[in-house]
Amino acid sequence: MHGSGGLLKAMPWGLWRILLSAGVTVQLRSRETLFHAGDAGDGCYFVRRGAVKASVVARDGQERLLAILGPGALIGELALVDDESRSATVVALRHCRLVHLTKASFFRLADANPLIYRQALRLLAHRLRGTNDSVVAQGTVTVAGRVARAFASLADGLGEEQADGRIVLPHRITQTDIAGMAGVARENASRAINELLRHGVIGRANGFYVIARPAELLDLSEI
Amino acid sequence: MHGSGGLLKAMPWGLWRILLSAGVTVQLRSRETLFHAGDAGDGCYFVRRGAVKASVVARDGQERLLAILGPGALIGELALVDDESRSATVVALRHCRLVHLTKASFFRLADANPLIYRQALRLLAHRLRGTNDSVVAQGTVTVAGRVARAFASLADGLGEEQADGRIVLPHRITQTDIAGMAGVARENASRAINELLRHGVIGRANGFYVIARPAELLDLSEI
DNA sequence: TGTAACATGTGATCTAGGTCACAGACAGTG
DNA sequence: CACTGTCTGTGACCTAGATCACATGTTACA
Repeated sequence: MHGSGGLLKAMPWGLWRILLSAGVTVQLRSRETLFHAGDAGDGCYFVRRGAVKASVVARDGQERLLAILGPGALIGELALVDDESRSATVVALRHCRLVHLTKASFFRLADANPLIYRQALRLLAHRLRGTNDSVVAQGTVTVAGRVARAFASLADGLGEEQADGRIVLPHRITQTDIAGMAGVARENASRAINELLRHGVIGRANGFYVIARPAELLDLSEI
Repeated sequence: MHGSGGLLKAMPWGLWRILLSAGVTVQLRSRETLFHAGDAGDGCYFVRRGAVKASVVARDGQERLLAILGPGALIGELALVDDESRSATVVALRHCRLVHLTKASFFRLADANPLIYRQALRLLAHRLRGTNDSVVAQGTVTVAGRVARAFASLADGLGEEQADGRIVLPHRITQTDIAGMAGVARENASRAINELLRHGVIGRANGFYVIARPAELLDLSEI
């Protein structure tokens, strides 16, 4: 299983700082939308504080949640790189502080420093592995497994690892969110989540989900 | 809908030649496998002649076909870019001639010519859009739609457009292949394919499938 | 502090599509 | 050729999971 976010931890601090300092800060109130799927997009965003969700809605109105992303995540890189429109809608889940980097500055920086290109390639490759896995899982894995995957991916995108190895998801996440990520009816997500809670693979701590046994979770989300 | 291959048509001829000339030719007999998912991989391949299929098998043994790729396609870029193992198994469908480019030469060339980096980013972005669509389709779209998508993606990967706008898929493709791409039982793929044939959206010409009305096909594969 | 809007739990159906079981077509090889 | 193996079509099931229909909690804001 491969996650979709959090890779920036692997980004050399120097690069990271260069990129950030070339960008401009943007604030978002809770529920405010950063952009819609289909918008023309210039540039990408880094999440500094807060959390956002990226989703796509299908023709029939069903919302498919691609990810919930926390600090350190990069959003909107696709439109940065090709010239097509934004592929997903991004909405703030609470007050957020982002840094916006225009396409022009990105390429200016990257041309001067090919390491940035390499890093970007890495990031996209990582994502691609993640979605490839999803495609396989979608057709193969049962509801319970897909729900487990959803939690794994949340852990990857916005989890905070504690000293004891547990991972807390520092954000209120609803069953509807999970269902949207797993591509599953809310009611059935409910049953699967309770199963996980009952087995103690995950737990709750003052409203937040906690992955109590990450390894086991991964195992349940079998590919 | 976004395809997964064929983007190289957009690659400036100069770059294309540089990459090819730095690589070494590899021949593959029909059914020979280029690499397995999980292998450590160094470098990537360009398809010059022939056709290959990229697939993943799930834990339960089900084979999920990711794509059938023809001349011009690039394979194995993921392992090139991050350092992880190959994410899919690639097998020749018939006699193939490929060009192999090592990781070292790729980066040497790209560092000297950042346009290559840009092109690679484009390619990955394009793929990512494709798989994102797939994820959404998987949960949303019906069997008929997914089969239509499979054909669309085949057209994208190895289709040859005729003067009259029809697209021929110059390769013997079995129902099992289609089923594997659509993530659908073979029997039901059969029913859906016949539906498409009956409606004349696709047809057959001496054993090859032909997309007779590409636009309509795209429409059926609704997202 | 009441109430409207959302979030959750859980049964009872309903159904798309997977699985099974064949029979006919076709292709490649001895 | 014949014959073996793979491909294809089609009917008859059978299940995982969507949908429906509620009861019950929780939150938020007026």
